[in-house]
Order: sequence, then structure tokens, then C-alpha cells
Amino acid sequence: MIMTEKIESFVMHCGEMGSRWGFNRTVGQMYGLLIISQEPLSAVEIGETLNISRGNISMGIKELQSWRLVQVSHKPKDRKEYYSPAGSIWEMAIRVFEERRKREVDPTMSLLRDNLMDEPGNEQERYAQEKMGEIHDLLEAVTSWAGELQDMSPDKLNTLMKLGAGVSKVIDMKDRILQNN
Amino acid sequence: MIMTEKIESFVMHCGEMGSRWGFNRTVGQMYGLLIISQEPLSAVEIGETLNISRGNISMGIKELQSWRLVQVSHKPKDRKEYYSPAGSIWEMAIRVFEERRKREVDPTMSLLRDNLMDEPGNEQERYAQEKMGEIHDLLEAVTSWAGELQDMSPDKLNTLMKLGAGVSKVIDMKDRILQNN
DNA sequence: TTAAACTTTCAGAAAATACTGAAAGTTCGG
DNA sequence: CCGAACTTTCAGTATTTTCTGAAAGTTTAA
Repeated sequence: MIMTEKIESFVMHCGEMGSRWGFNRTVGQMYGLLIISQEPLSAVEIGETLNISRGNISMGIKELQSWRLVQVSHKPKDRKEYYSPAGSIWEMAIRVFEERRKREVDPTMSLLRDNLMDEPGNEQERYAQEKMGEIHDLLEAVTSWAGELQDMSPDKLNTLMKLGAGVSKVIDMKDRILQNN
Repeated sequence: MIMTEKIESFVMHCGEMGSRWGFNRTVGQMYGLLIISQEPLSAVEIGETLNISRGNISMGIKELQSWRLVQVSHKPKDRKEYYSPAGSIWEMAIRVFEERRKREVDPTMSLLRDNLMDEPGNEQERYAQEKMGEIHDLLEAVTSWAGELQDMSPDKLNTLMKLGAGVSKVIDMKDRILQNN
């Protein structure tokens, strides 16, 4: 695949941002390339386009697969594997989000839970546990909320996002009507 | 400061997770230590506790300051600077979130916008731009929504989070009452 | 069963990143 | 203005991460 200037700038940018999103430069580039490519690409094509060794591509694809971000396909009369992004842009975002949660938030939550099980041994530990508790509760609230939102249809979510801070007014209205507050 | 086993496990975990959250191991440790420390700590105390060189601490503090995550204070009759976390756990989360957006999302958005300005030169570019447009719109929707939520009071946000997916029902109700749909 | 056409693995090299500590810079009381 | 008590800087070193490419592994058609 020949990269025009604009396409190249996008792909290289994905490389630079890659590490921010949890993978390395070449994996970022590979993913960027797959996203903007209309046709599935073979490992060799990816390598030629990005100047990356065969071995590196194999590992990169493996990495992207562990994030559930690529799909493998085949062409008739051709033994090569062809790679393309898995799902829509929306689904990609959800997956990156979910995988990151698994990798960065879940281990922290479990460590915090463990630490919070024990009785504090002194004032210092008491204070430390208090803070850990706050972090734990915050992470829990946010991740469980995110989980629920993820399960909503993209359609409903869109409505909700468009509503923005206005959602607050809608909730107030509900409370007034139901005379709860 | 003497670290008990539990406190140490938390601080070291912050170090390991640090890179995920955008900074390096020692900066993560330093921040973890400051969070669970009841008293502000001096650079020397941090260094002794974590076995980190004086120079590294100076750079780490600078980094944390660029994220607006630490506060400097002083003690009477003492020229040293003492460091403590800036704001509540909630505020910390907001800041990390905001700073990350600035560092990872904003540059991407601006690159995408630039690329989308030009007319596509061929079919490949047309397709690439289509995808870039989708990514742009998604990022825009999510970040502007996040911005609005950030400006809501923590109290309102809590209500919203507790409501979870139930928010969808509330919105439906509003629509029925207003006979919009 | 063979061999061609692939993919994967992994040891070692290269590159990127983080850390140290000595020297330079700053601040402040006297 | 001096010097003590700090903080910052940065060249060089150490560590970690990534990348290459040759060798080993796999799959399939005949």
C-alpha cells in the first residue's frame, strides 16, 4: 500500500499516540494503517508500508488481537492471512476502554480491596486506609457506571451525550414529578 | 517516613501503574506516597523512603506539578519545601483525566481536523478521511460530554452515576411527558 | 510424505527512557 | 556581600523496552 502524505501523517500520529493508549509505536502504526485501509492487509504489505520486520508484525498483530482489535480473513487461492480492524469505530473505542480498565483499574481495585481487609496497625495506616478507601470507592463508582453505559444501545447513549449537563435538569424534573424530594 | 508492608505495597503498585497513567515509575511512587501520607513530606524524606536520588525527586515533583497534582507548603523556621497532594481524591481524578485529554486527545483531534480540511486526492484518501471523520466525531462527542459532566457538581454527578443505565428510563419519561416523541 | 508458503519465536542488537550525583543555581538571614 | 541551606540541571550511566532476522514451527496441496 502506498501512503499519501495525509495518510502517512495519520498513521505516524497513531504511532506516537500508541504508547498513550497502551501499546507501542509500531503497534499503534499498524492499527492506524488497518483502520484507514479499505482492504484487509497482509503481514508483508504492512511490513513494506511501515518498514517493519516480519517478526515485529507478528508480535504486533498478536498484541492487537489480545485487545480484540483485529480480525483475520483469507482470500481464495491464497494462504496468507489478511488483517482488518474489528468492528466499527464505536466498538473499537469501547474495546480499548474495556481492555484498559482490565489492565489498569482492575488490578488496582483488587490491591486496594486486599489492603482494606486488614485492620490498620497504627494511625498512619489508618489514614492510608482511609485514602485507599476513597480511591477504591471512586474507581468502583466510575467503572460500574461506565459498565452500565457500555451496555446501553449506542442510540440511547447518543441521546444522553447530546443532553450533556442538561441531564441534571431532567433528573430534577423527575424528582419533582414523583415528589421524592 | 517508615513504610509498613501494606503502605509499601500500595506505593509500589502506584509505581507500576504510574506509566499507565502517563508518568513513570518513580513519579507514580512519589504520588502514591504523598497521597497516603498524613503530613506533607520534604524532598529528602521522599528520597529516603523510596531510595530515589535527590535529582530524580526534583524532576518528579516538577512533573507532578505540571499535572497540577501537588501542593507545596512550608514550615516555620524551615527553608525546605514540603509536598502534599493537591485537592481531594475526586479532584485528583478530574485532573488526571483532564491532563490526559490535553496530552492524548487534543493533539489527535487537531491532526484529524487538519487532515479533514483538504479534499481527498483519490478513493483511498476518501475512505481514509471517512474513517478519520468518524474518529473525530466520536472523540468530539465524548470529550465535550466529559467536559460538561466535569462542570457539574460532584453531588449531581453522584446522583447521575447511581442512576446508571436507569437514566435512559428517565429520559424516556421526559420525552413522553413533553410529547416530543 | 514432502516441500512450498506461510507464521511464530526468541536471542541479541538498537533505541528509548529513566536515574544518579556532582556542579551550578537560588534564596535568605545576618 | 557572604555562606548556609536548600533546589535544579544535565552529562553520563543504567535500565527497560522495542526491533530485527535467522531458525523453528505450522499448514496445506499434491
